[in-house]
Amino acid sequence: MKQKIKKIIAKAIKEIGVEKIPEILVEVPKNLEHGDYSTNTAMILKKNPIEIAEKIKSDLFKKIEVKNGFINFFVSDKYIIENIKKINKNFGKNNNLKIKEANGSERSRRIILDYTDPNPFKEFHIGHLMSNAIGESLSRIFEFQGAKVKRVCYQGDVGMHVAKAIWGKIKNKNLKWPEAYAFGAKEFTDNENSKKEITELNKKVFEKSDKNINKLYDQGKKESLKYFDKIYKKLDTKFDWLIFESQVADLGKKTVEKGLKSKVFEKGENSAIIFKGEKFGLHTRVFINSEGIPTYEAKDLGLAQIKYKKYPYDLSFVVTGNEINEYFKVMKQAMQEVLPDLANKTNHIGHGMLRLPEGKMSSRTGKIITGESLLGKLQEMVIEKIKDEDFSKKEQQEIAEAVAVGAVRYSILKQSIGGDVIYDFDKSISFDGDSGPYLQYSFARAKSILRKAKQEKINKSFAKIPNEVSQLEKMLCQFPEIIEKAGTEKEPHFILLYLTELAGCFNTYYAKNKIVDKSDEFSAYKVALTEAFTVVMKNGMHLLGIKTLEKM
RNA sequence: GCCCUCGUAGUUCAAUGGAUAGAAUAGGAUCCUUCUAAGAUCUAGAUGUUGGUUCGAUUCCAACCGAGGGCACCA
Repeated sequence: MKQKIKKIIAKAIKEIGVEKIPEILVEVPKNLEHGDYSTNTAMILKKNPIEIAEKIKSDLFKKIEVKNGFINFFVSDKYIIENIKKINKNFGKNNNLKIKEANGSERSRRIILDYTDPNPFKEFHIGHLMSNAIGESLSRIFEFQGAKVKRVCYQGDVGMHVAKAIWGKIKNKNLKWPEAYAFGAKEFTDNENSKKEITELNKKVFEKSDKNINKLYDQGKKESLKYFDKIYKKLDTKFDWLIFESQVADLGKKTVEKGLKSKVFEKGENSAIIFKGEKFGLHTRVFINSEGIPTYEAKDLGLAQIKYKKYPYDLSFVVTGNEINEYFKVMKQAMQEVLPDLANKTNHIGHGMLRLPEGKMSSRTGKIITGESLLGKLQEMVIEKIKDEDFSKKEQQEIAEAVAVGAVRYSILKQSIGGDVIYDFDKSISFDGDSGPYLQYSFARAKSILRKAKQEKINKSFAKIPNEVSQLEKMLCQFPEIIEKAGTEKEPHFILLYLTELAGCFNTYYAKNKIVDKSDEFSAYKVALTEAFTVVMKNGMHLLGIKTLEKM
């Protein structure tokens, strides 16, 4: 639609004698009185907007208006209805992420995303829920736009945190793994002697030189992964590959050693191998420490290559907390020097922290909310709310799970990526207003109406159409444009805000109109409109990772 | 000290350089014998400070004030 209008405007300004056509901006005005679409082209060209408007002749519009220098377009109802008729399960999909090959054939862009990334031996906390919500949503948005997406979860199964956990477990067998980690981490900072022991242990873990430690290690990793799997299932995320730090460490180390010869890296204090970021306006980081163990930096260089070997991607996204934004710049710059092809394809998406109003959480001090306990508590709240309804135990469980996950995902995705999310537990379980359950409720309501229509044998039809379309029809038509915007900006919150507004629109429509009504000649049309609403909601909610429910 | 990010209603968030800065919450007032009230309708309140660029600035630039993150062997 926007594209069509742009072409029409381009033609008109050519006709008034402008030779250099600028980039034409068409927007959906915030104020309804300013039309369905609007352009500021006349102001940019410093031309008389009336002159341009007069050249525009198209039956797409029922009215074109000039106001304050803007040209406002009012789309004809007929055209809107034509669009509504086209809404099906593919509505909103596009081919923006297809690539034209030199021989003219077309293929999907290969995109690999890396997100969630919890560390075995540690807790899966709500920060991981955040990374998961963002990564999963972006994955789905890319897929919707024609890309072939692979999902990766990169996990730290070596490094100091493992040593801390194993050390804690050795000192106290009764501790659970995350507790053992917290204990070890505390001792590491508080006690010089413990620090020494843990550092020793870290080397043994890395070299796999001690049988007993290996056994403990295997046991801990297995238990952790089992625990994570349960959560992924709930979150409806299926990773194509789990990649571990232990798999990428060697390759990373080799890459750095190679780079040392070509002078990308250099020897620093205590013979650590470092990258001087200052040459690029960044800071210095250690890639191989004085013990000869590759750090996170070196491992990331290995990881990029392993990913590419598994899947020769066109684009790679790494979703992590924004506290490593600066780190990532340095690492990427080093990659630019030793693996330029991969560096050019690599992007970092740093999200904010999930904070609790009362303060920062940390798995080191044990002051955290785990992903499991948060989802569990939300589920209990939902069950309490629906226990009197006529649902089977199984249905109850499904609803509770979908609503709980939806509520969390919504509160994460409702703002732009990058800023901290203040997670107010009480608000997120209130389910009022802007919330995941609001979307799910609106959808379930519409579904319920469609069931009633079926019972009363009112089939959808566009044979009889009301004289004037409402805001609901107009909003439904905007879905494809919202997808494009969310896709190019890589911001799921555009979809979320749109769906919230759309649901509100439907709820208003629902309040004002009786949809299933045998005595109403427009009932079949209203049923068709309700169905179109459910299709758009379902497509949109899928992109946010929020499940739709037939009943709730 | 240096680098990065961010300051918008009481609170939590929106706003490709555009029109009267939007929502949601919290407060007040309505609406269930009628398709799910987890809903709808009405009602008040904000761009940290000072300059600059522009026809036009919440948005771009500079300075200041304030918050968060990062800066060599953690991830």
